[in-house]
Amino acid sequence: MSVLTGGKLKLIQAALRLINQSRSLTSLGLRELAREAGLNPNTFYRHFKNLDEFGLQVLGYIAEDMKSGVRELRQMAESSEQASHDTVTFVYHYFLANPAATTVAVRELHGPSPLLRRALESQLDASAREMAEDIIERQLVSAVPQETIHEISRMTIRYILFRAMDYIEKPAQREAIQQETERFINRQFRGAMLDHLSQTDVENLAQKYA
Amino acid sequence: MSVLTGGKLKLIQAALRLINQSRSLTSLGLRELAREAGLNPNTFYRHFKNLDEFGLQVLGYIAEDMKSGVRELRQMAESSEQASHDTVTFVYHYFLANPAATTVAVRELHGPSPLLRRALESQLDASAREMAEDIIERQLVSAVPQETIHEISRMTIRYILFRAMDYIEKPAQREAIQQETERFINRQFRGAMLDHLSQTDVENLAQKYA
DNA sequence: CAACGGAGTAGACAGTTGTATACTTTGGTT
DNA sequence: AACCAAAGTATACAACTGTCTACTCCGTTG
Repeated sequence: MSVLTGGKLKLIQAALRLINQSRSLTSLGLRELAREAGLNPNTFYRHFKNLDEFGLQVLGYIAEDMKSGVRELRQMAESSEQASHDTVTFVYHYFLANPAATTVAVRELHGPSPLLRRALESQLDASAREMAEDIIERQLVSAVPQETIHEISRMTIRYILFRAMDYIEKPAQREAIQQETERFINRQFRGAMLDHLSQTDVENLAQKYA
Repeated sequence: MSVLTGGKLKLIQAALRLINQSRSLTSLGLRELAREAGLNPNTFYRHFKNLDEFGLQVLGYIAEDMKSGVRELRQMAESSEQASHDTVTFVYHYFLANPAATTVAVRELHGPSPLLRRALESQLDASAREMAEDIIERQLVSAVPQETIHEISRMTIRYILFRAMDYIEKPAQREAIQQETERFINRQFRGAMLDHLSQTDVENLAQKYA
């Protein structure tokens, strides 16, 4: 990505500011943007062809920022449960520190613009792939096939994003949301370990260890 | 809910039609609505005080429709896996048959209007509660505490809604999405049966039955 | 039959939007 | 110092928006 000149950056940051005040990226107007950025409306055209292109660039800006955050996530962890706890803690803190970016992602993932949707989807899948490869590499849940780890990673990423809005908006529930998310992940992996058993097998098992 | 007179119904249906063509409820304009409904813009004011109230009424209309659909869901099922399969099949078919309602729900659940968000949340929680009580009543997964069943139900409802958009839009992936959702549910419940075990216990178990 | 109120219409208002054209300012290169 | 492209500005336009007031129509009730 090229260096952002003053006006371009100002416009993108104005968008993030407006989105934070409960707006959606696709609903932002060109003049509104320029007003918030303290620029002349037509300056917009110097940097972007239209609002669609603008949306994509905002997404790119966010993605780059998020990438650099996720890099720090490659820490050591003794066990898979430890890893899930650390990862969940980190990710939610990242969301909390970047509410606007998070809001954009959640809103536009199912928003009206197919263009932005596709872009976001592929970014989420990339994150999920990274997460899965990390889990596989560190052999955190060796009892589960790799394809299943990928699937659970995809589900988890989406679930966390889903909960991120509540996490940001409801401070009193943050701890509860985090613990709930950890249970979600652990149950998925534990359940996956039993994928090859029949239902009656699992029931017997549950009774035996009750 | 009172009987809908001609114009009111026309406006609500116009909204659903517009939303189906990739729009969001909160972004609809009063004149746009009236145009689509074939009415004079001012007729809107005969039925609604403003656009916020309109949104709420659309939500109510959808909720009522959805309720009557979910009622049919109370069928017999031999096992929990059977039940999850039946439920998932039914719910996705319902979404497919009501794409506009589904789109509204997904978009506004994280949309810019706090009012609509709260309303939708409580509707989803009501559905989750119903699902959980059904599972408990029919003793489908007796090895899991009731509170956990409620938690998993809430997660499942949200997850399904999350996937509903893809289900609607990508016919080729429908079977895959449905199977993936079933795996999601079964893993949650199976994993929850092992909630009280330590991680090493689970690992030993997995090795023993590998 | 008359009166009434709900439903729908007509026209007008100020304000906003995206866009086009034409202009000025700025910073860097030769 | 001269030049040039990039960045930013000014003005104007048609189209659209939400809302107001004033009107007509029509079925119900008295």
